[in-house]
Amino acid sequence: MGRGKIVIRRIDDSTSRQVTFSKRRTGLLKKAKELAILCDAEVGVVIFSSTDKLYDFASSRQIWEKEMD
Amino acid sequence: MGRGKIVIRRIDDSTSRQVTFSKRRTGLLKKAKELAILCDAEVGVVIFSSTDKLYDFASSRQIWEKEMD
DNA sequence: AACTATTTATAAGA
DNA sequence: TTCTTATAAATAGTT
Repeated sequence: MGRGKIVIRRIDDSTSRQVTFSKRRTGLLKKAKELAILCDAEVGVVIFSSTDKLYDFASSRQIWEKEMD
Repeated sequence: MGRGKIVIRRIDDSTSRQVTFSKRRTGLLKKAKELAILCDAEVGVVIFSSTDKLYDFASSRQIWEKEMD
């Protein structure tokens, strides 16, 4: 979805990879939230950047907490 | 992204909700995989339908296994 | 960080 | 319910 079609393989250029990561990470988390709301589903997403920075989304903590007693 | 614009709120009609769930679930998992490949990131997604059926994606089991010893 | 041309996802419809 | 298609949305390349 852009000026040109791309092949899904690791982006070699570090700067481009970081820019794409930022854009697509935002998009993925947005879509996760939309799926949860629209379809009344439980959705969890965890993303670690290549530098191990964490980004996540959970539609409900209940997913995890229900395993505890 | 379709014939009409929609508002992000729970879809009341059960049949429509199921159809949308199927389409968007597929889309979300595809984008999770693409993000992992393009940006060399670790990505995990878990989705429970409203009937508790599980769908998931993980770019690497290492995410979880590295917590074990 | 903004902008758009273009691709991609998908809401409706068949 | 699988396939089609018009349109919304995401985003690749650019500035």
